[in-house]
Amino acid sequence: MKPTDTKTQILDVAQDLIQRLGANGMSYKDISEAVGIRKASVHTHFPKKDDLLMALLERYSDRFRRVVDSILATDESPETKLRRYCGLYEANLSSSSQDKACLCGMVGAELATLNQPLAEQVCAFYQDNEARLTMMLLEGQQTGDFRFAGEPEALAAVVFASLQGGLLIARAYGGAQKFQSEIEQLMRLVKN
Amino acid sequence: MKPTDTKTQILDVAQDLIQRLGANGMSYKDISEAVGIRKASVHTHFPKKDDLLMALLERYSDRFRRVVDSILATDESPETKLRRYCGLYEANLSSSSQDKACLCGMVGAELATLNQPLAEQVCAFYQDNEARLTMMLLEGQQTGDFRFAGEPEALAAVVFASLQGGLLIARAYGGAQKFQSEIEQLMRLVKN
DNA sequence: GTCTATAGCGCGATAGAC
DNA sequence: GTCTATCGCGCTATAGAC
Repeated sequence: MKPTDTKTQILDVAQDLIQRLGANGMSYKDISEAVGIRKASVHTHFPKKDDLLMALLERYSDRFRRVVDSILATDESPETKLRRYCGLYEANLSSSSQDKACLCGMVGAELATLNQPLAEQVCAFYQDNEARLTMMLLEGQQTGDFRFAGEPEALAAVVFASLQGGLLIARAYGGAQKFQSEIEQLMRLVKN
Repeated sequence: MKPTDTKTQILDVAQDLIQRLGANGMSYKDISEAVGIRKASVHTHFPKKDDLLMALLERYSDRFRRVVDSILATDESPETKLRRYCGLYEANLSSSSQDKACLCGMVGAELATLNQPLAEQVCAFYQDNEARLTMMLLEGQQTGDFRFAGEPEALAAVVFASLQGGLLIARAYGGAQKFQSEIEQLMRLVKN
């Protein structure tokens, strides 16, 4: 296990804070204390808060896209793929993660307080994920594993909104258990 | 049209700001400028920010509950009732509302930065609305207007999460049009 | 109930020593 | 790359005149 460099530690801590408190609820002070360095040192790595946010959103989107694509590339059943996709969100509610939302779901709520490049990143994440969900649903429809009313794109939008909204709501009450039952219900809807 | 008193103006302006920017993205300065009085005068009506937030959440929850109950009390079809419920959220995206989220959806994202009584209010709003959605779905199931897999409670949670999440996402891209097509997809899912 | 004025704090950000 | 020190600003909140 090689030691994590400071820049990565900052990103890790900042992401955790934003997923729990929001970008407007997190400060350089919070980061510095969690990492164990001084505020000024955080500015060395990310001069402006917008620099930090952009780096975070890019890292998060890239990682997420890679994981999702690896799920899509397997030869597992459409249902298993969809379940594994949903599991990416569910992981944020596990006991060790302390009720986090999706980074882009959280920042999306604060969208009107962000500059344009950041807003575009969030927007791209949404479109990206809806497109990949559409592919999953379409594949399942073609194999006959899924059967549902309406177009795959429209259902993908509903599923994506359910996952993002469900995470935010499950943090308030119900937790991981409620979120899991929501995923089960989504699976029922997709299989008709 | 009798003139609105200052306290009500403050609540109206603050609610609008929070639905667009979040509770952490709004300040007493923003309110005072929008109302046309000084910051100190806002503190006269709501000494602490938590006082203002609590008053806002209570007013919002009460109004919302009243409207929903009036929808439930009509003798319209289950589908019409559900559509009118969804319309309450859709109204936030109309051209005159400038892309607002649900007040409780927005504040729910910032839940971890709030004190406990406020968090409980948000939580109660969620439970309240899921319960009423459950009633709508159950009624439709009994009349035969709705046909869906799973329990009404589980589907209600999915519908509620879709609406809350869908609002946040539609603000980022797609707008009212995308949200409307999401509602249509929800209706298809509910009718089987 | 509104105002001016200000306290007190935390924020993002920068300068400059080591 | 980290530190100390500090700047300037915006925030919540309060005191006291009108």
